[in-house]
Amino acid sequence: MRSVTSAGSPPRDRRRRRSEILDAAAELFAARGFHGVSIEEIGGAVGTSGPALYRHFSGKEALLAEILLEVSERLHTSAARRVTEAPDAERALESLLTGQIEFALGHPSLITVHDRELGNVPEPARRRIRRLQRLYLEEWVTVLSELYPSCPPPRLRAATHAVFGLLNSTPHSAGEVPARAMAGLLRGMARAALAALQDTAHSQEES
Amino acid sequence: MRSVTSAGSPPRDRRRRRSEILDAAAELFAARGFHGVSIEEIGGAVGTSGPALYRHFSGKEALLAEILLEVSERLHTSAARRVTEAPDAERALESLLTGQIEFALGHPSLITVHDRELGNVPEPARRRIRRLQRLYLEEWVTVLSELYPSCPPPRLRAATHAVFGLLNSTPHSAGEVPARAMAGLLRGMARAALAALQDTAHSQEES
DNA sequence: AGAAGATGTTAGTCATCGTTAACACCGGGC
DNA sequence: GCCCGGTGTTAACGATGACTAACATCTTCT
Repeated sequence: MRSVTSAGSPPRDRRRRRSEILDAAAELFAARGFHGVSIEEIGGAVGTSGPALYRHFSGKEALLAEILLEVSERLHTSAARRVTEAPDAERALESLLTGQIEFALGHPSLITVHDRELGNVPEPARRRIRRLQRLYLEEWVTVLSELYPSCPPPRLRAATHAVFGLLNSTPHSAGEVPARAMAGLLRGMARAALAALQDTAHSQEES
Repeated sequence: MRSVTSAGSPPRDRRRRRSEILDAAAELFAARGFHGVSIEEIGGAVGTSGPALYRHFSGKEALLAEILLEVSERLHTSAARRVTEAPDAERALESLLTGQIEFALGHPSLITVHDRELGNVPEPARRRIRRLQRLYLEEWVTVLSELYPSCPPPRLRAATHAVFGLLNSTPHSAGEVPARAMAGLLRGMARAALAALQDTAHSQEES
């Protein structure tokens, strides 16, 4: 029987342990890839040894799936909130940038895992993650299509991916520049890159 | 005994087979990661089965090492040539952008492998690859520091990584936009992002 | 106190994989 | 015509790793 919560969420200790495991796993996956990390190592990273993890997760793939689901959910709901709360498209874009930059600077290994390891997630969860990623992208595209109405959506999607690539470069330039300065740099570059959508909107032909 | 070339390079058939294998391996590594691909699969991708690859490479890690070495060498020598041949820094940057964009659009899987799998390369080759990557980066930083002399080098390095992230987003937005338009889009965004280095050079404090 | 459940341990299993061994074919130079 | 280097085959081996089983411990509720 449940003790204090009659039918609610599991006790706090269990939740903490779970997220501790997830954090350690994410770090290791980011460093050496999903298949490059063993269950034994993940266990070791949280002080237990190997198969203890099966008390908390059904398997290695479930670990990865939960990491990616959590990340893409968090990104999407945060973006949706930011967009609806912003008074106009300009401010919405500013807020989206802030959110993505904070996340990229604060959790570089989650960023890394997020766009590297989707291929290793088994099929039921894969679709949900893909969907959330698409929704996140569409938040950006919606805002951008309001700011740059002359730009066709496929172009906006490609541009958004490019901005993600720019912002998510943080794992590569780790510690070259203090975090606050890095945030300002990334924001400035991203804004400028997006502003270029206006000028180049029709220049599809080059020599 | 060698037949036609007394001491030169190996016969053309052998070279072709080698690069055929390397191409297939790169494609597979990009799709599922180094540890996610078996020797048997790589063999299957080139019509042979499994251990035949050992006639051409000393092992799986050697495959990866050669892929990364080739890519980083190609990027670096191409960049060095472009910089020395350019009449001024402005033109040099333009040429560097062209080279990186061509490569990112033409070989997305090599781009993917290049910045994901360095950690799986064994130590002797790893250092050489790192060195080439650093040299490639420094070509950019040298040019940029001439164009933006007020910007400190660490900031330029971070900005360059950001531009790489932007340009290397091609694997994510595959086929959303025709290649020529994509090239123009990426060039415009990258140029604008770099131009922002002038304005934001001193704005390190934000609310 | 004692039963129950949660959480950990170690030992074992089964599959997969990188690598090697032993053998077959094949084409060109004596 | 025969040998030989190059290239492929299949079979085996050894290691690793995900996962399960069986057992221990500790907390907690009655």
